[in-house]
Amino acid sequence: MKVITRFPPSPTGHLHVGGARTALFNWLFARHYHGKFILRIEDTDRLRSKQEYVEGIIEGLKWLGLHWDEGPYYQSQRMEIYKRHIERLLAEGKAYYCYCTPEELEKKRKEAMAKGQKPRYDGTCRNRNLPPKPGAVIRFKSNLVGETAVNDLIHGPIIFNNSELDDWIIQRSDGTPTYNFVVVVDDATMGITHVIRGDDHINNTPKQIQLYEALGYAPPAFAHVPMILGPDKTKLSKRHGAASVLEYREMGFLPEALINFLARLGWSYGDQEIFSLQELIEKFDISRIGKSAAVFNQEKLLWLNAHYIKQTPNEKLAELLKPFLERKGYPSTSTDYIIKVIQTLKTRAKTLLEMAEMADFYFLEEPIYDSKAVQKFLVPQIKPALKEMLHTIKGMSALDEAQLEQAFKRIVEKYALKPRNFAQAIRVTLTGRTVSPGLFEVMTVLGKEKVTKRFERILEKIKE
RNA sequence: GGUCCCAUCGUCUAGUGGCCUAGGAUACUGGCCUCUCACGCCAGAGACACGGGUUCAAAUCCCGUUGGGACCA
Repeated sequence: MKVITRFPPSPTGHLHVGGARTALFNWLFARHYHGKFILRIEDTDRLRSKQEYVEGIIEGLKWLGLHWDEGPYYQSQRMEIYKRHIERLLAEGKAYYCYCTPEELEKKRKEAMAKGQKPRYDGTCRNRNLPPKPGAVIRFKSNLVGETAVNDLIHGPIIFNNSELDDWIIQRSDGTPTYNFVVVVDDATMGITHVIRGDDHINNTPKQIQLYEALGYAPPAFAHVPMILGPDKTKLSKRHGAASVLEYREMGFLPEALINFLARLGWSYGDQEIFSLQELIEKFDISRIGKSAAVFNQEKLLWLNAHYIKQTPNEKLAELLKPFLERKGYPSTSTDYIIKVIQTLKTRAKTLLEMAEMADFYFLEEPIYDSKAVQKFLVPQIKPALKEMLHTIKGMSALDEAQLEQAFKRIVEKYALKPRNFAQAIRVTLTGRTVSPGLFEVMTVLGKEKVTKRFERILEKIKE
């Protein structure tokens, strides 16, 4: 049997990391078994669904590299299919019209609550065999005796007592089908073999299984993956900060890092931490998914991102970094120059955004001088040494790290300086800050002209 | 409130009855490297929620308690 999985986001918000992980697991499972991965847009909620969200979700999936084999299907274009299925249930006596008004139901609900009972539909219209009527809802005739078992691939068998169920609504009074109904019809008609979804859906599963059976479809295998939680251990949401995949892109994360991180949230493979996409496809297995919820912890994502930045070739990083440099408003430069800049920054930056921020002095005509640093290190006593350094640099045809270091050491000795103090003086001169990549690499990247200029400007400002 | 799920270092996790004096990763602390900061390397601290069973032996199996979460309302 060919494996078919799906990812069914509803376009009422952005693609958040929880959804992305669900998509990833479905995608990996399908790829691992050479199956099919389907994208289905659940846009039955016409009021809250927005085209921009559809586009955002698609963009997010593409950025992560989770390509689908079929779709996107839109539920809003499948209404005929749902209608046909409802008619079939009606004709077979497995569903019925219900005239109970919301007010009546509300009253009964309150009564039940008052008696300490579970508020469920009491079946008033179940056997009345009512004809269609505008404004009436359609209910599914649930099996209310016995048990329904969900054989979950992650949790094992979960047994539900059917007496907990009631005749739930499959078509609202406005004629639209409900979520649990369309999901089942879609999954069944699309031939989904494995439903991998968040375990917040576990409680929906028994009623869905009953519907599969009523419709004459074999239920798929279910795998309910644990939730992703915020640091406060509640379901991850916007109020925990960045939750949307595209926001992580804006913050300078690499898709490889996010994928790796998401994969390891709830899934593991011994002690291994680093996985390429290809490796994940080979090694992914539902049996290695854990049962307990995981806290989304950005520190580890940052570490992974730093790792992937170090691993990515400079040429590729340059292309990725360019948009961030533009956003910072730096004057544009050659790709060759950016590549050299990156080489000095790639072990220091944890995100592309951070890298762009650390790179300001490479691109700006004049560095942004930190006044405290200037005050502390660009002192009169250091001036002669700086002067001599400038003189030596001017005498070089091109800047070379080894030669620069040699000159640096010579001058330190000659003026009996602490290497640290002289280095910091040069650093502040060139970068405006006390923290930067290695001095000699900074100088070679900047080039003789810029280095000379910055030295001259600073020397003018230091009082004798 | 009802139903369901879950429970190993702060966090992600390894662990499927003896290999556990509980391993790895991250974060943290200290050291080395060193022109600063990173990187890298070395070291340290840090967990089986609790209580009962089962067993020669339990982090691992069973029951209960507690705690957390989700769904429904």
